Amino acid sequence: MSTSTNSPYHHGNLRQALLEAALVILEQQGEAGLGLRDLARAVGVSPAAPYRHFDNRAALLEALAVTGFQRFAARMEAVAASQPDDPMAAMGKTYVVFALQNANLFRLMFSPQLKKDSRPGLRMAADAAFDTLRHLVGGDPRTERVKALSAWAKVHGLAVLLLDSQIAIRAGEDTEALIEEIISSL
Amino acid sequence: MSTSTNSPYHHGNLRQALLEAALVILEQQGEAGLGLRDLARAVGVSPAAPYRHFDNRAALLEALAVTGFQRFAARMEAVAASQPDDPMAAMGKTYVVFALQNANLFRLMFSPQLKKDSRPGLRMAADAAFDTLRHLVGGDPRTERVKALSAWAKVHGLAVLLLDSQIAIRAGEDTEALIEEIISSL
DNA sequence: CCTTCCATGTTGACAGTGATCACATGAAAC
DNA sequence: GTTTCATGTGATCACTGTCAACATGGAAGG
Repeated sequence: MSTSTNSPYHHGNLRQALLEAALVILEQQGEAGLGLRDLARAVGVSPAAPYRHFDNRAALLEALAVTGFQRFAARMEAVAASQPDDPMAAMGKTYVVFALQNANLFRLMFSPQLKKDSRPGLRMAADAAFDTLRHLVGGDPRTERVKALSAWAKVHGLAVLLLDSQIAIRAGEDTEALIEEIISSL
Repeated sequence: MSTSTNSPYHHGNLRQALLEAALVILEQQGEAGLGLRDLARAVGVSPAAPYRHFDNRAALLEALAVTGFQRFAARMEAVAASQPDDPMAAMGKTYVVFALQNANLFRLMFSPQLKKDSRPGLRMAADAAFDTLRHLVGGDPRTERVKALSAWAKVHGLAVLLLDSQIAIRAGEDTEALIEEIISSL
């Protein structure tokens, strides 16, 4: 019932169905578990069908990463527009929470196997998020960049370390509280 | 001449030769390009030979990551023992420089596909580095952990962002200077 | 209404991968 | 000198991404 909107093409609009199914598999099985054959079977289509919509597996992953950055940027801009008390803390928390909620997608977004310079959409989407951050920091334009990079590094590092379960969460500890505590120690 | 120490086994001590060759391939081609067949051919051995020393490809990667953590911990402890003027800044810079110099190995060390809880050696090696950091921060034991985590997150995030060329380095810009500038803005 | 066309999906195949088996080999223990 | 057993080999399997030739059916044009 999710893809019953229209069927403009031969059998229905694949590509969209592929991307949606791929997102589910990605989150469940991780990037390594996302095979083109499994994906095709999940959508109920022949193993070679995806190649009519994506040049190869890397292109499929790239498209996934682009949608990931779009969702991410949307979340970040929504928080920025909501005029929170402490914008930096609010956006930082949003950053980390998004990473934890969409773990494998987030990992894919920053995966090195994505040639970010090839497809323009990727770097554009990535830079957009950083620009909103830099504007938020404001102040002296000379130190603006360093301050923004510093904040970005701290938040991104926290997200990555939590994602790889590298930060030991003690029994019964509130993860969100720990996140806020670390972020507020700027 | 590197492996001329002894040849205690059948043809020479493989395993060591495999690990050394794997490190080279890893740094040159990335983790995806490290195939068991290429590795076997690089050492001049049959494609199935590595399975006598590693259960599967994941175990091989795991062993590589362990040696990576050992080298990393050694570098960090050496800097800590050298009593630098600003220990935090010195160790932070060492952290980031190691990541940039051993890019693919560093990525592998923090790769999520390594079940860090399975093999004890991995988590032990990883925790060792954090412990030296926590001791360095010192102070109130209640805020000690948060401060250490905060510093770790900032440095690790900087390393990861640089590694994925996510931080735009301007033309003719000194990367090391930028690193020091960001780290010193604690 | 019928024909043509072309994007879309299918079929079958190929090369390359990780992995496993029975078998060969040779250093070391007795 | 014989036996033993870890170590390396060769053949093979299931599986993957990828491709080329073919089938299909909705849409454009008469």
